[in-house]
Amino acid sequence: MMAAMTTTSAPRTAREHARAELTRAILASARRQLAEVGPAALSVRAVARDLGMVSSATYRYFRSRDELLTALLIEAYDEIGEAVESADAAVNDRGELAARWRAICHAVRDWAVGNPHEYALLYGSPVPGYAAPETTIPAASRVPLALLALAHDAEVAGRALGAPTLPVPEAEHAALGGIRSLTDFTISDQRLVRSLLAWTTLFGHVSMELFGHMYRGVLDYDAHFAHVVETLAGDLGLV
Amino acid sequence: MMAAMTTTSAPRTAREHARAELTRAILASARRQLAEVGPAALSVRAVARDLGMVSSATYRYFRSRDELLTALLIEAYDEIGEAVESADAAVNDRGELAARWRAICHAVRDWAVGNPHEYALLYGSPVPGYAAPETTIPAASRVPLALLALAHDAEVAGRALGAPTLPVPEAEHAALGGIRSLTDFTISDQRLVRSLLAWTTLFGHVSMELFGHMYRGVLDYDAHFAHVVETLAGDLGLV
DNA sequence: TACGTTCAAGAGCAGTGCTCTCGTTTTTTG
DNA sequence: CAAAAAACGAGAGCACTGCTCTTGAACGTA
Repeated sequence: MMAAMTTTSAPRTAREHARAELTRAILASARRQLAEVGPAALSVRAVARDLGMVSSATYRYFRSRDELLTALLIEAYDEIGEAVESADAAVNDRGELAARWRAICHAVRDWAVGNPHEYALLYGSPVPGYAAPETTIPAASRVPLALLALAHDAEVAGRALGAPTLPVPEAEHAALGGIRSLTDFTISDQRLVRSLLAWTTLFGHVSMELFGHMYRGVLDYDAHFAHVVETLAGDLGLV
Repeated sequence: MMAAMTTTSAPRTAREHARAELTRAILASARRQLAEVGPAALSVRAVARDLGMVSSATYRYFRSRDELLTALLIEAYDEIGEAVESADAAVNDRGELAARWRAICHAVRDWAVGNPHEYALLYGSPVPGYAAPETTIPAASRVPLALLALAHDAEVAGRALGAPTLPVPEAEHAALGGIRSLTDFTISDQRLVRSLLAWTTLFGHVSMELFGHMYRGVLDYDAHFAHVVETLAGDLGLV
């Protein structure tokens, strides 16, 4: 996105063409290194070495390591967002809400298990001294939006929540205003609370599993996750 | 714990006394730095500078940066564990399960908000190339054990779960064997599943909040967390 | 052709974890 | 009590990091 702002989208001259290609090559190499050694150990010099250039040259394409990390962040957010959206879209009968829920959940976990370092970059502790810029928000919103769309569809389908609901206090209603202002789905407060809870549980589970907090406690991650997804589907009234 | 293994617990000679004190001083300085700049930016040299010694001298007390991190890890796990246990114990009527649940949840979140970098060290993405040794398991188990004790008390008190339960498949039952073998609480499969879910949601919520994933979505973290805790209390049948 | 921009390369700075050596001090042993 | 042994702090040094600045060549434009 930032590259699109600094250069015209269609590289005309040979120089612009080379620049676009090298930018892609740097990002690809960084992505490879990210997958191997993790975000905190990502080294600009190693990327430059991998590409056969001197490290200072890469600073013409990414002004700092943080800018490179931001690009990788957006790329990864888009990747898991794409995985979730296509898994959701693969369910032909849009009314099969439980199937869509399962597809989304397993897409999240499968991507996370397949790309643990990328997942850690997105949902683990922030890199020290680095704050993700607002540029990342659209890509980061794709998974939450998919979940909200599902909740919306459940609402218009008249599905009742499977888990008991509490009266939503005024303070909580106000707190949810952030989500409401960002989207225009029609979702009741109660369903919104349950959806947020499910979102939290989904990513909490994946994080706990990937970061080793279920070690020796849960013996079969696949089986347990499947059961969790099923339980949440019931709570959300999707079955 | 490791220091207790290498030296006798009562420092007899002056040298042992000085060693114990310097070890504590290094840990305290590291702890201060951890709180300021975060785990990934923790620097052995900066700790040495802070203590007015040369960096190589610190390696006589902690053989590597990872060993220092492990000590901080255990310290932090014990701190949040202690916070949770004392919050739980502060509820005089042990039968007030909902009050205990609220106390535990808010102890977790309050500690996390007050010590964000320490929380990130414990529950965020693992430090690159660093795997927490098994030595950390006892300290890390304190919070889960407090939750299991609460679930056990609810079970013997005959409290019915508030949220619907699914039949637990054989694979899931087997997966839960890890927890069962580590404790000897009597908890039904269904209640164990709901307790694990609540644990996942609790830490998932705190992580999402602290790591910025609720930014602009949830406008009042306190209010939302309180409502989440109340909802989970209902699901667990504690109210 | 001439000018201005862009580029890769290299040197260099300040910082990191960590190792090794070297005298000195303290503890243990004979 | 004296000698051997262990532990210690200090310093130099290695390989690495992110990043900056300068230099000379290649390129695009007019």
